[in-house]
Amino acid sequence: MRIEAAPARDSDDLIELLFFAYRDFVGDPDRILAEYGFGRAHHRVLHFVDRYPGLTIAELLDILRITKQSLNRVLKDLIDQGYVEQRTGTSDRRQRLLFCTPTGRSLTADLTRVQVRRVARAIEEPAEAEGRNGREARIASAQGFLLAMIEPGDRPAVRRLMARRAGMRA
Amino acid sequence: MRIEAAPARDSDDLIELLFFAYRDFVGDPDRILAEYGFGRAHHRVLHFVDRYPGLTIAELLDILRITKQSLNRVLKDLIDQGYVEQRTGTSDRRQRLLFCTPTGRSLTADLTRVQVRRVARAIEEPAEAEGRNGREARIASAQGFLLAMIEPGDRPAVRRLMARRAGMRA
DNA sequence: CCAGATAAGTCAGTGTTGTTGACATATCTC
DNA sequence: GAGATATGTCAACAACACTGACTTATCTGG
Repeated sequence: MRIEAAPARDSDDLIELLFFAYRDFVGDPDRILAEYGFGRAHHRVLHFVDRYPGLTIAELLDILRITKQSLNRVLKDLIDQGYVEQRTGTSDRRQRLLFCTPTGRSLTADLTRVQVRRVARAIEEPAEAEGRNGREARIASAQGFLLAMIEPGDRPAVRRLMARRAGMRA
Repeated sequence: MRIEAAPARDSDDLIELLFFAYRDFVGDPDRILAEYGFGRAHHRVLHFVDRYPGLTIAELLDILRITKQSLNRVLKDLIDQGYVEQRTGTSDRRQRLLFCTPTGRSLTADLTRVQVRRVARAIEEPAEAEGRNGREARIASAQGFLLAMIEPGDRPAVRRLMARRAGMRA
């Protein structure tokens, strides 16, 4: 696969592979979403609300990096059709805490399933040029690379967010 | 021995990290593109035409997975504004071979620069949990993971495409 | 307690990028 | 020369992002 050790060259290849990987990665759930009349924007909301129940609007906006108006359009769809519900915040009653309904969790599970399948396969595969590293090492590598791709200033927020899950279902 | 629970969890994290990584990965060039009145679609065309000079319309459509009409809109912008040029195919005169003009190469280089910076940094960083693997191993890991994320049936096409570069500039 | 900040919702308009469907033209292949 | 193929184009439409302006409810500090 790799021909030369020029850093820019390796990065070029990674840039291109990231494009192809992401293209196929979002392609899977797209087919399911189409059956429901939803799009990728709906998927992203479902994913984060499902994974981090009680997320506020502001937090979701910060994660997705879209405007309030853009979020509201898809969020409204999901709420009106019973996939997501809002509860008034307890400590701050201005906040709207977001939760998936059972229907929403079920749809999200379907979407997650196809993506997990692809990712799990990518981890499980031999990966030819990869020497004697084990499965665990491959997971750590992939996570390390992707995390390092995130804007350094944003990494603490991502870590903090993902750490929430540790405390969840004990 | 259920091979279900734990891997799904790791995959879940990878799915989320891929979202964040891609979000920031495309965010860099977006800022530059905005100065030219271009969008991501223009970037993708520039990238592939720059990297694989002489690409045909059909090949580009297959890479980008969009319709001819979608491609044409952005391609027309790039041609009209002198970033890309078309030459009639030599063996098959129906084909239009695409090439970047010097201006196009220059813009693409600017776009590539910011993405290379991010990727190179991601490779260069310590990556804490990653044990004693070297830089070379991290590159191989990342490439292996991303390639394995691509739809298996499409991998040969991707390999074939990327192999073109090997023969290019010596 | 009230003034100002903050969280969220909404209306209206716009732009990019994707889609379908229909059709035109040039060129190749048999 | 007939039919397939590569490309280009017109028109309509949808998803999803944006800006800007404004409202409502609620919190917080002086």
